[in-house]
Amino acid sequence: MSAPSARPKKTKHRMILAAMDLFHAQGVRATSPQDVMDRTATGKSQFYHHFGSKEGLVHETLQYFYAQMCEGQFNNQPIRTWKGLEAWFGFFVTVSKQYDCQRGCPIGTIGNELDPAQELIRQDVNAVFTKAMANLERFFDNQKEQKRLKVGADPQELAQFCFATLQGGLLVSKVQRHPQALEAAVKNALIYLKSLRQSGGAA
Amino acid sequence: MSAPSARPKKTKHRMILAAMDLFHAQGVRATSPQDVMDRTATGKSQFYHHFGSKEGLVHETLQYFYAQMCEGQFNNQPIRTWKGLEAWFGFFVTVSKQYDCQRGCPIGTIGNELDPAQELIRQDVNAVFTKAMANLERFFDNQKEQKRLKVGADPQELAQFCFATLQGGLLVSKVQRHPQALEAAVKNALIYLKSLRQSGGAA
DNA sequence: ACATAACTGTACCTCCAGGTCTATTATAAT
DNA sequence: ATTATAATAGACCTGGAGGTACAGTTATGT
Repeated sequence: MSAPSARPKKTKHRMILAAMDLFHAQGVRATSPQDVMDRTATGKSQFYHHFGSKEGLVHETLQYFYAQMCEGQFNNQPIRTWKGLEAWFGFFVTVSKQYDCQRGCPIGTIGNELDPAQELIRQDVNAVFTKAMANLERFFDNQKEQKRLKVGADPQELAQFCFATLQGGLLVSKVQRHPQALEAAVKNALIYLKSLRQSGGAA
Repeated sequence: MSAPSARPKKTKHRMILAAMDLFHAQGVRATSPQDVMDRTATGKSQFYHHFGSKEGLVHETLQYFYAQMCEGQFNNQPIRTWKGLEAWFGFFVTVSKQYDCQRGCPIGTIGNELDPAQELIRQDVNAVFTKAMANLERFFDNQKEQKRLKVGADPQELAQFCFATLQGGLLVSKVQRHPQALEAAVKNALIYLKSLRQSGGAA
């Protein structure tokens, strides 16, 4: 087979980026293929050539997001310190404010729109969520290995707790158009998590 | 003016209940007026007579939900004890499981679908959220008055923290089709909250 | 009983989402 | 240059979402 040329890939890429932003701003169901075409000055033929269907677009968009996370994008950098954990939360608070609290999590937004018929998309969203939580879990695991976390603390549970609090905070802030709830949620989550630290430990 | 008859009110009520369930299951945008008519064996004329538009249906549905909360429905009973707080969380975990983790919060689902153009609906959702958080806040306030809460604890922040954790937990569970994350989020939130108790206090 | 307002049935309309089809043009390896 | 394949253009189609119009049918107060 012939190697794909550079230009078309770029077009497809532009369409994915446009879709990501539209999904983030107004959700999946409110976004039509036409919206994506308009934003990218493309037509039906490109769209259906590249994605095959609207579901295909959603799928590829989520896969792209996942791939980017694997390269450390979208705040998926390894967390090494408690300060790093604070910064991890802080990133999302900052982004939420940048959008004037009019948007939530781009992936969470998609996840919330799921209905039981969309099993494939659900799995894509799940992969992204799992990736994010795995990053958190690794941090807590490391801390535990170094005896810097209380013995009873379960790294996986803590990761789920962090992520849930973040997602919920983003949603409430969006509904309130105000960052207060997100900030309160993050602040208290961090107080709790830090209370699980052990002073002892290696190095 | 003449008093409205009972039957039509019942019809309207049935339509609102159907809409609530459909919104919960598949979201607002995925639910058409036709879906509601099919579920209630009604027609366009009733629908547009009672609601005027689809937005009107969403609005009235949220208002109905709010009114029901004011009467203590939908788990909006006053919380009086720490056991009561546990039960408050527990209710949502139970419901989530009843739906086999295929649904999130009925109101949160609507909130997440909002885009900047839907200011009216946003306010309706906000009212429900605020109501729920006010209930939590009152509990923490009471505890504080009775010196059963640490001095530094801010009842409003704690209410926001609780609610965000719940919303996020429901979302993650829905995406994972598994209650684990919700349970972990609730469990850790409760550990934290109980750590803020003071043994002292009146009666 | 009768005027009036509330309710209901049914037909119709417009628009756009989502998607197919055929044809044409770049590209890229040989 | 040739040929396969990938990319683009754009006309066309179908169904359903959302809504209107209007006529008919109950209920209600007096």
